[in-house]
Amino acid sequence: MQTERQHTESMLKDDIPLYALVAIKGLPISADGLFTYIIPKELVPSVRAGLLCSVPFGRIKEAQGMIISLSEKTDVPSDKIRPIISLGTDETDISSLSEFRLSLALYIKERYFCTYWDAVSLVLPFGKMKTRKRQTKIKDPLSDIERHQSESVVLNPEQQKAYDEIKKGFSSGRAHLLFGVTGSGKTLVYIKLIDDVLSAGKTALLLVPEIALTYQIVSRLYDRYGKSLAVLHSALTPAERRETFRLIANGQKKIVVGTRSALFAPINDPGIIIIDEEQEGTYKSEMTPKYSAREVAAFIVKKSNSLLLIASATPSFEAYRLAESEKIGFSAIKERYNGGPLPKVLLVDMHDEISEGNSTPFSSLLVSEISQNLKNGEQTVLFMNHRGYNTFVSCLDCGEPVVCPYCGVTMPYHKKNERLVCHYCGYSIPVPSKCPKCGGETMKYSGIGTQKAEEDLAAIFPEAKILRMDADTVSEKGSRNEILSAFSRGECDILLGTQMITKGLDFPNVTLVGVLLADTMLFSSDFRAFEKTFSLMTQVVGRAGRSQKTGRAIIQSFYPEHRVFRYALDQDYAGFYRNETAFRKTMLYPPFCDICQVSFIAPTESKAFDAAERFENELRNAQGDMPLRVIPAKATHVPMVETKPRVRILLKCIDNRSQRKILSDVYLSFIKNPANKEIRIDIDMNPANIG
DNA sequence: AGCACGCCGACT
DNA sequence: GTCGGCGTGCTC
Repeated sequence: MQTERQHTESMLKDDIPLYALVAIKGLPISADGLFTYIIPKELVPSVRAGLLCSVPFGRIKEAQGMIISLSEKTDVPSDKIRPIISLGTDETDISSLSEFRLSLALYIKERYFCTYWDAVSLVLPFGKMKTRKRQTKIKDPLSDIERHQSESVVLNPEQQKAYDEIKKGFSSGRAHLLFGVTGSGKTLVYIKLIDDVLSAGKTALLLVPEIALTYQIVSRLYDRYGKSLAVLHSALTPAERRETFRLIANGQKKIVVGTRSALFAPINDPGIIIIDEEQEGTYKSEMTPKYSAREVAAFIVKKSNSLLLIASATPSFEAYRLAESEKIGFSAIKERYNGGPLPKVLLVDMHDEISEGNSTPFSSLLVSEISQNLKNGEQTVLFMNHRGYNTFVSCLDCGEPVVCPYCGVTMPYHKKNERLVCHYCGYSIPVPSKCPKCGGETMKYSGIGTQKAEEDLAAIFPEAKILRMDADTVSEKGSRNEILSAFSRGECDILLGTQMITKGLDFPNVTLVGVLLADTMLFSSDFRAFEKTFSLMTQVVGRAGRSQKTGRAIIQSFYPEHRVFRYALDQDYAGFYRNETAFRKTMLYPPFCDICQVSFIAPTESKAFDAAERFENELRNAQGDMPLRVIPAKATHVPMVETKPRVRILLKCIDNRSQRKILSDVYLSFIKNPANKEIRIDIDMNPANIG
């Protein structure tokens, strides 16, 4: 009886058609959606959500797709529904998605204004599938690194307290902020936590903001974990990446260190995700899908009941506010690991230098402190924001600077090849002998970059050994590590560089740090300009005095009275946070709302402004409370994209499901409107940089 | 009439 | 995105 009934039921079941909702590869967002296909009887036993498939699509005979879900019924008229042609195989097909990865893709699709396929290809466990190239010999990325005896990890009482607090969050699915001053030994806390995760048989993921920072942290972790450590970043060749992914997937690699995209490595059973320097803008992708690694990590951790640890000496205001309101856990390390004080910070007013006839980028105080360091055999780190020789070249007659024809930004002068180079798109030209605008015959070179600063420095200190580290000197693979290891071996007195020297460097003999011109970011149109400057100052200052010797830092500015520098002087994060968030609250800025940047690229600037206006109107006409406020259209900081003008509006909003839905609907109808055919529109929720 | 080109719209 | 359908307008 029983068996007969079951039998009947299964007979019936065989006759119920099974449908698949499929995401199709290569569709623009205007045509994106899930398409219903019927699954042929013979494929029913092997079908599941997360499998790749090939399907007929329009006039395309075989399009690639991914099965997002299965259903026994559908609203689509049956005359439209066609059958799936074939399925990817499950176990053997390395690019099918697990239920978890599928949910991750859907999370990304829902949040970041992209197509299903954009989201799916981001989370494919082996990355975007490319036609397989001839197998090249794969070099182990760790093979350059010498393995030493692992240091013994002894936490001081503050670290121990933080560690104890953090590990309570294991398996909670929640996030925890570790606020630790520069040099507080956050890495030691990470190591203890990773040890715990490993002994529980789970895996650990550590995200760092950029490749430059992997070297120092990887060499420490390699000493401890050896071959079970994996390194992932965008500089790996596809073959290296694939091989690393394979080792992670089969469990040979238990700790993954990497940049943002390492989040999508095929990690089994994560126990912890650590995001170091969590405030860094590099955790937000600038490519579609424009995801936030912090948000995605929070999702992964929640889904897998693991722990997200975000850490910084200058947390993002968003993170600090969540911690203050106890929405996430919080621990602080206020003392440096070695017990030494934070560097003494001195501010120099560069107006005084100019009035004293000093036209170099080095104040007399900085010069005398550097001499002192040279005498003592101690090392100096100097930071400046611009690479190149001069930051721009302009016409003496009409005053027009030479700008990139593609991007519209000024083109810095590079002495090495005597060319002007666009730092955005790389376009370069010989220095024009006549002004391209008015034909004037005298070109004026202004603004100091690292190349010129290096020259000036060598003139002041002919005996000093100077290394320059910027995108130009580290362009060859490995030269970055050569510079750092030469500096670390003491073969050089002064390390002069851009942003890349500000984070993570840990050299005990560095006792002096100088910021040549701290103002460069301060007055940009980015509402985070002060926050970013404070963070940068704190990081740079933190490079000094990391061992027994006390460090000092000199910040040169034309605005030494500015509150950012006053708080930086005292290394007072909490004070700065309170001061700055009071303003943010009044004016309604994050962390009290979200900011969505919508940009419009059009054949002319007026068409771009016009498009922005129409978009804003459509948004206001839409039902619901979106947006809260609109900041009017303006040309972006980089005014053109491939010669076409770009304009943006900012929406103050709440990044929740309902507001995203309104935004997404208006976005889609805007794209589909034939009147907007010439317009390229782009949505970035909480962009790292506001143009 | 015959064809090139560009625009439009459908795609399950 | 990709493709065919179909209009316009040019040429033989």
